Amino acid sequence: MRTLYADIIVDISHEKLDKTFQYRVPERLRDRLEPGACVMIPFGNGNRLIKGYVVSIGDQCQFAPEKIKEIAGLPEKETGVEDKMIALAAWIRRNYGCTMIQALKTVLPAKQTVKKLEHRQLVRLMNREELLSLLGKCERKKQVAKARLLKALSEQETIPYEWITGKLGVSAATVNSIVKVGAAKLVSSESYRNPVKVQAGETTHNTLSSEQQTIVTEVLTDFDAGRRQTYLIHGITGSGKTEVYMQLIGEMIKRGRQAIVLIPEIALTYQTLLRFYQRFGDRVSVMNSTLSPGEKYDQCERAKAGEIDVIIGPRSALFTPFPNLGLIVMDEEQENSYKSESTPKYHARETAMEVAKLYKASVVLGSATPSLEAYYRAGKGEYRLFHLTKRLTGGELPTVHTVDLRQELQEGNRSIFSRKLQELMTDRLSKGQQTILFLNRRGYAGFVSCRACGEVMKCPHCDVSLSEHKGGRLICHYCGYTQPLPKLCPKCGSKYILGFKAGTQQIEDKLKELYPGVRTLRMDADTTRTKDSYEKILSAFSNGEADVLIGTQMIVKGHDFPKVTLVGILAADLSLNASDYRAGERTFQLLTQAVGRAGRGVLPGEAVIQTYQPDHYAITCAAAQDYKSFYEEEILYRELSGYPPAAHMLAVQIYGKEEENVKQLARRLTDVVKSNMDFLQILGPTPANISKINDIYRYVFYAKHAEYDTLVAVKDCVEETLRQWQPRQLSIQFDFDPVNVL
DNA sequence: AGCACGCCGACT
DNA sequence: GTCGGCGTGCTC
Repeated sequence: MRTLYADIIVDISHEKLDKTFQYRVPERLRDRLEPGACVMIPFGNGNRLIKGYVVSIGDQCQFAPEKIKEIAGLPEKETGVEDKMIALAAWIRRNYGCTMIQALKTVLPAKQTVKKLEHRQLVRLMNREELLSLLGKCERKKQVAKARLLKALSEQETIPYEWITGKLGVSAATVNSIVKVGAAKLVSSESYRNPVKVQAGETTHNTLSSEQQTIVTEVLTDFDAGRRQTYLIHGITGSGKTEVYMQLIGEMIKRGRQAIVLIPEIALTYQTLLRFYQRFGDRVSVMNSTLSPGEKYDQCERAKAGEIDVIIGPRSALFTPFPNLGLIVMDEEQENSYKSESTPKYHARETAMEVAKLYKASVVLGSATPSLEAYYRAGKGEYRLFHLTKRLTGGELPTVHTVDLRQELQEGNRSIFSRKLQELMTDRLSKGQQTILFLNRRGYAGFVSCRACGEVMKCPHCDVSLSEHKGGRLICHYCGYTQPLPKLCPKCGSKYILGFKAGTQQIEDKLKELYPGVRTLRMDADTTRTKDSYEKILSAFSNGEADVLIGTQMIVKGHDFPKVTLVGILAADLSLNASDYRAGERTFQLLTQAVGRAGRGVLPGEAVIQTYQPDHYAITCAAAQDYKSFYEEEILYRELSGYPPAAHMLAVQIYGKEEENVKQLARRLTDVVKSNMDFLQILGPTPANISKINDIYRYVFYAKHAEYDTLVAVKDCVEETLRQWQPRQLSIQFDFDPVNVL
């Protein structure tokens, strides 16, 4: 039997140790170790025993064999938050495909050097006289470093650790000797940086409707009886899902448990958070992308120390190390942002269920337009389904007009606004009411092509269309490449080279042509570059500083605009034609949400959907605000074609600089998988949809199967094959049940 | 992070 | 010479 070696990551919070160390696996542990296992290892010159985590196991020894030590054993007790997180990392590695290190890094808070330095302080223990006499002694002994430190200590009682190593230029060794003498002590500061400064507000307990109360009672009854489940709340916008969440969270706190609230990043607005602050005061904390790594670390420390009961944040908030988690709430469960875009490409919904399993907690999913996945599982009894059917505000659903654009053109209207939309906009402007114009897809905007030969201007690095911007420049939205707009077509020399006017900018221009003096606001990825510009635009519109808001996807989420009585959806089917099995679902969700923006106040609303495919079920169902019918049509299509959630799908992406090598490896891997598992349906390999980004070539192949675990086996097979081949300059990514096809 | 090693000034 | 503080670098 060959000796086994384990790569182990050392459990010390320091960047310099952010790598693996190899240890020999003793005979008695041979069968008991797997990636994610916690072990005790002798470390450093003193061979002191420290905790480490197994990252991978193999029979190759990559280090001088005589220097390799043996794993000492398993740790005494295996409890505590940390072990749960490690177990979670191992689960993520297995189910989504990545290295153990990548998994650990997603799960554990960013261990930043900054954190300890800023928190740890040296506190004086002696009085001034004693200190000065000690200082004198040191000066006489020419112990300069010590003297420097003592002098600083005599001037101020506490010194932040970063000052000591930075400004004062004193090493850790010296600090220790001072501590040893008893002149000072090291303390970890208790004051955490708290990103929110809100005092506990009055506890406003809204009375729940009977629909809401039923959900709360049922979930709690299950919980108290020891039954843990996943619940899906299908509630139309404005039906009071948030109130249900808050009630449940409040009850969890009463039971000594904590709660995680997941919210899509884009909906993480002050408006939303305020409700939580008002209810739970400073027992709530926020995690978001604008927090510094240090602040994120603090949130974790506070959670561990039991100083907070609720955390609100995007998918990464799932990894908050609460001591006794009881509930995970996932609002807007259908949102794509719950799927991670970088390796490991985990989905927060499934991961939440795994976290809940580890903690024996409950999961509550909420949505106005549930994902096919969630509704499908609810149908199979895996989730318990609840409905909220009544709008609490009493507002009525908007009247929807569907306009067939083909017919508009036939009847001589070449404008991007249909006659119906123009008629209604004129009416709203005259009444001083607000309108939202929603452009379905940003990627479509402003590409430039030659009218003579059809040549499309593309980015030389990324293989995507370049977009035309103000000032006559073309820009690539993927890599930022920019070039001037050519006067003549580079292929045929024709001068008829023109852009298709379909961006928000163009709509704004056209609108101002049609209604001179109209006040507009534009909101898309370009106008919301800076952090608070998003909020600024929304609040400006809210305050009535504009008549029309023009925007992409991002305007349809969150935010209520009571004065909006008209929503115009231009080219509803742009997203319907994306080469992606989720196109129908995405279109339905966007349209439903967009339509729902109208008539949120006292005034009734109207919506106009402009489309080339007025008969498509995604459009007709959205117009009728009928989720059930849409689901039944869509799930039929998924079942027939074997797409998730009816089956599962794995995308294997192969990256590299040399196109030929990438292609070769993709082919060979596909063949290996095919020959090992001939019952699988394999698609590809093909160049990825955007086959080249930043001069990196990408190929992809897909595997489809009814059982998720079969795809995990495919992943393992690919990983094993790669281990044998060890291809150079090439990398692989796995994407289970991909959200966007690359 | 913690520990040893080696450098450099002071002193039995 | 050697003792001891102090910075540097390594840890499988």
